[in-house]
Amino acid sequence: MAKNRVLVGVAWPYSNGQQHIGHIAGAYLPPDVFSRFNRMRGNDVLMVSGSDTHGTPITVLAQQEGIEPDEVVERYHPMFIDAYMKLGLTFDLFTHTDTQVHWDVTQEMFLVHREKGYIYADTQEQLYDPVAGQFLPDRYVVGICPYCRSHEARGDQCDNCGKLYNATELRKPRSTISGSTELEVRETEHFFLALDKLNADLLAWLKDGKEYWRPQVYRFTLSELERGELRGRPITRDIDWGINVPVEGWEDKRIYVWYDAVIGYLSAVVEHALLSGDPDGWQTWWKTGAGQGSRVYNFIGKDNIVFHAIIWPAMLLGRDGFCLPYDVPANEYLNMKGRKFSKSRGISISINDMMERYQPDAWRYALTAMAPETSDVDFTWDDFIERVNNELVANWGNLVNRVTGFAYRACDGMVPEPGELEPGDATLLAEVRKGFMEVGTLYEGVHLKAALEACRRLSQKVNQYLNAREPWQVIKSDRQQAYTIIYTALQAVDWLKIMWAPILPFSSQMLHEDLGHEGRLFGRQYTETVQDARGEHLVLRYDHAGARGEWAATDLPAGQPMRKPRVLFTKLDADEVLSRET
RNA sequence: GGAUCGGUAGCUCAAUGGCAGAGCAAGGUGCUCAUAACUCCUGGGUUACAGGUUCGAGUCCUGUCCGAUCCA
Repeated sequence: MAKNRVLVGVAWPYSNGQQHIGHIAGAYLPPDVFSRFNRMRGNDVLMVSGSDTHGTPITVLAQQEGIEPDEVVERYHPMFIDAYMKLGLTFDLFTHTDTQVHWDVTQEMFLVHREKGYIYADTQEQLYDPVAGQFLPDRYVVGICPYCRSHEARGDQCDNCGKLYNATELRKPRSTISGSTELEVRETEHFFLALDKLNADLLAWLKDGKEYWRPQVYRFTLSELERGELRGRPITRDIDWGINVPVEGWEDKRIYVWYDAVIGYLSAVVEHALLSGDPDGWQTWWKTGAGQGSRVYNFIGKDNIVFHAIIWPAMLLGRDGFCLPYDVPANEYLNMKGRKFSKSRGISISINDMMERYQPDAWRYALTAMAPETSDVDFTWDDFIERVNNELVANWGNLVNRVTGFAYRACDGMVPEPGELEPGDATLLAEVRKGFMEVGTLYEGVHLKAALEACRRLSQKVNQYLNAREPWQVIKSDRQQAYTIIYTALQAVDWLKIMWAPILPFSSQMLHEDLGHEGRLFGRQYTETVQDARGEHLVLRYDHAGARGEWAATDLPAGQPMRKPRVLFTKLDADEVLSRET
């Protein structure tokens, strides 16, 4: 089968708070499942992301706590990495945006866009705080929402009704810096990205065979572009935290976070190339041309569609010769009690906390099964317990347990030598073998929930097979035939281990070992501290070398010594979980 | 206010315009290798609502209601 290069870009999380399971289910776990599948399938994979260190969410929090923005970043960035490590998210590189590489790549892109005429300067009205002596972008101003009249509405968006507006529309605006209500409206000059110039090209690109995109992403993007009303968007701000504008006379302004954050997909690949000792290696992933380029996927939440399906592709078009997204599999939201997870409302389940309490594979299973692929999903602890106990443990965990346990006891701790296969044995193996094609197609199309269901159906087939063939009866009268049945079941489980592995990497590895195989299905995650001109930063990396997992129906060697089977998944005590978590 | 997505069994979700399905939950059966797990059977539906197109609509069209995101 043809080998592809697959570049997996994951949404860049704001480094201003812990992530909750809604983030993970929506945009962080799916790309890992997808990447692990692609690696086993033999594709070259690069999965990148990092903490978004800029933007007013971070500076405002820093100011409230009386610390520097980089201290806020340093608090949460390592927590992201810690959680990803424990959950097994195999980022080839998880970095952040306050690195020299990211500054360089961003400023270079800015200059190219400007030279090509896609960036222009213009003035706009902004609130100005004379007491603090500065402009008040975004969250630096609060007031009464012009729409719903709720108090403490932020400058760019109302938390209560969700409406967006200009800060100049706020009633009774107040500076969050000085507390002053004596604000002025002043004109200020900013750079704008000329999206209008790229509208037609974007539409042509989208209409050139992107029907395989998820309907909500495709239709939404299509309707935005067909309207043909894209306008210039400001990409600089009057703040002092962020990437400098590389233009003389603009020293007191910074590049706005949304322009630089998406460039992370490029700069992270550049950084990965540098860390790998191959400075030009990034071009293989990003540049179009013979022998170059990759399928670029962007895994995001639905609120990010416009940035990843319109603005970022526009920025790439504005540079020529770069790969545009191949797919943007945006998810909807995982909610709790019908409301968005929200730290400020006290509705949140921190992924860092969860990694201390439940098995990573239990979360990976449950969050994949509940993934909000087509609509918002309400998370409940009852559902979580049911998914883990009644599906993961009962269907797959118990199957593994009954097969490996029985085999280990009945066959002197080794994989038995099968005799002649009977039709029922061959049928089961043929069905499970077909799974590599069926489940593989689903993973490849990012239908992860369907892939999980397909795995579960195949596991059930093996349970049915065992009930029908009853090796525990047969062994009393015909040892050779019992061995054939046991071998058949072991072989099926050995293949299913591979199909489950993208979702359940930790337990598939355990089973791999218990069946007597050597080596690791996947590579190794590790952290590293990187030094550059802007200081040092912690990164999460992944080393694929030594990974032996292969998306293929390889033979289970008869006579292979097994290890004493372990229980793969812990059954949850419903009362205990509910009393602790609710 | 506009655009887009969603509304299907108690719950979570499937169904190129062609006999409304699966998993879980519920009730029953068989089995005892297995984490009281597994297997089989059964019940369970006005496909949000009202119209329309069609031989035939969960699916296409119009309108309404509800939820969600983006944009103004």
